[in-house]
Amino acid sequence: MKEIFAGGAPPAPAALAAKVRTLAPSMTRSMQRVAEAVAGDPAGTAALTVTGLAELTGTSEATVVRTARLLGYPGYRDLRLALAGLAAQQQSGRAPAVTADIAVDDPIADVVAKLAYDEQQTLADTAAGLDTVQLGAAVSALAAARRVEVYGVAASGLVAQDLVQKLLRIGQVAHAHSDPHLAVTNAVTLRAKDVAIAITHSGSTGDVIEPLRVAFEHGATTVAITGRPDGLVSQYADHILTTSTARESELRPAAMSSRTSQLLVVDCLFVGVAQRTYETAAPALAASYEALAHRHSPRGGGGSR
Amino acid sequence: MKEIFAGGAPPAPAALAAKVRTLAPSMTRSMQRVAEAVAGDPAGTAALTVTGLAELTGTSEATVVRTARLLGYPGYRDLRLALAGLAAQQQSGRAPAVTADIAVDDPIADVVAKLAYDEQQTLADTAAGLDTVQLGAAVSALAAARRVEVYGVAASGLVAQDLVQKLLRIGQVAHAHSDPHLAVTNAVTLRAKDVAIAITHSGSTGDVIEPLRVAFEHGATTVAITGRPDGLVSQYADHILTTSTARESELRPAAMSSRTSQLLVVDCLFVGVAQRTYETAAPALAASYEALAHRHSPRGGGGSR
DNA sequence: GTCACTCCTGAAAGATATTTTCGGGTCCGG
DNA sequence: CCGGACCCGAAAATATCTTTCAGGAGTGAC
Repeated sequence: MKEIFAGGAPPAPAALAAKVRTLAPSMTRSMQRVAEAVAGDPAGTAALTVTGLAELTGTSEATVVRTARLLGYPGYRDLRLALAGLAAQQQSGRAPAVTADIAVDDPIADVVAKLAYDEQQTLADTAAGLDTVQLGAAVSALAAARRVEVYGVAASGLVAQDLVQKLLRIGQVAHAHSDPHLAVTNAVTLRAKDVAIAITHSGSTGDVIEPLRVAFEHGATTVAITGRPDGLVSQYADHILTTSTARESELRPAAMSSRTSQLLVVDCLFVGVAQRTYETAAPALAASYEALAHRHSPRGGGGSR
Repeated sequence: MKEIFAGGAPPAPAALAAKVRTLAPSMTRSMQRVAEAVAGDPAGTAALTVTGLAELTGTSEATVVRTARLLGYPGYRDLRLALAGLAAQQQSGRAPAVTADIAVDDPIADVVAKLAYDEQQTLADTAAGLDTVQLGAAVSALAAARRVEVYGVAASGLVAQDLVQKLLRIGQVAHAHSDPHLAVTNAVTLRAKDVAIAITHSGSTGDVIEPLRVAFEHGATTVAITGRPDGLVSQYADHILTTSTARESELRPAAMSSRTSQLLVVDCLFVGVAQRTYETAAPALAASYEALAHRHSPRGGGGSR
């Protein structure tokens, strides 16, 4: 008894169930029991050792090994590996049922999956819908700017701060405003080489539009990052960057996906500017990194050894 | 603060590459070599025995086993099984599409595509690596909290504010701190039913750890959102939520992906809490939405038609 | 600069798991 | 009823994985 198995077949990848059925007639009773268990529950079987599977099927280790051989594997170890692969495939196969809305009684694992999926979707949409010409123009304006002012309130205010934090790290003069009064008084002082950016999902947030209008009228280059390019804010914007709008629901406020979208746009702006001003940006980034190292404790997992 | 390894995570099925990246900094040199080989070629590695992998990486069997343990598996055998599953998934599934790093002379369209892809990847990794048990525990604590304090500086400070903004909208009493002194003086007043959350990518930001420690010692429930579950911050955390770490580069600072990852975690926390407190959260959300409507101009696209 | 200390590291012993061997048992045909 | 072929599982043999232990490199303190 040497090569019994089907025509020198290589280790079957996924066609295992089929192979079991094909070979079943040529199997002995005990081997059939083993093969059946294997085909019926790959995942469960993959978790078992030879002895375990032997006990489960009421047979012996030897029989299990013989079955594995018959199925085309060098031994049980390899069958088990293939089984694990099969299980993983099946697992991932039936995944994408996450399109549903988040419900009140969703288990926490579903919430994680759905949120992650939605935000991924938002990113894809944003990237697809972003006008690279407008983006390039905005980057050019920023790279040449003497001073940058960013307006945003609530969730968009955080995005504004994020952009400012980044710009500061590459040596740009930037400031974020969430106080509309201060923003306006500041906008009055802007001039031709300056850039003002308004971030508003709705495109109609008065507290943000007003300072942008003032900046616009004082000759600054103005940029709007909004989900509504037809909104009021666009009237005062030289460049409009459109963020995507995902469906919202009671448990998933619009702020969530608009924030994700806005952040991607802001990241693109930052990287674009960093590219254009690489000569000064690179050392500045390095320096800021260096300076922050001291704020971290030297011990306790901080050092990468 | 108990187990050193990643929050007692169950064997990760597909989040292996992410886990490797997350844990890599806390690994020793030899273990990193092993982890690298494993992450780089799951299929090839799955075919090797402990001894084989040890030889391939120029280390010893002991080191291989240690690495497997660190990655959350009981031993090498189980890691190998997971690897086989991963390989099978990759085989059948999508193209990995390894994105190159962002270069200084990349056209703007490439920058957008790469950033979007990287952030999507970060989201997937985070979702896969998030310990839902820890998350559930944190949600429970938050839902029952009398008062919530969130600590974070720099980029993490914005995430902290984002969480607070959300919690406020569903009627929770929450506050964000970026001033370490104020944070500490505030932490002193926390008591048993209160929750303190520290957000730090490095896990070793003193300005954030200190208030968390104080809160911990005063009996508050403490949560750490960090990319380094082995970091100092974990010593004072009742619940540890691990964010994922993407490879960074000169033009793509770590802050970018860690922020994305942190925001996903924060969103999950928020939705979880909103679910648990639906009775009060839903009307509060509706009310805040209503109240904000007046801040938008009635004309010019403000109304949703 | 030196010393003490911690922690990494691999060799080898020890424990498990897998494969092989071997003999009893069963079934069938004569 | 008897002989032969072939299943089958217990146990030995082997391979693989895990644990222990001591040497050694790197690090911080003095």
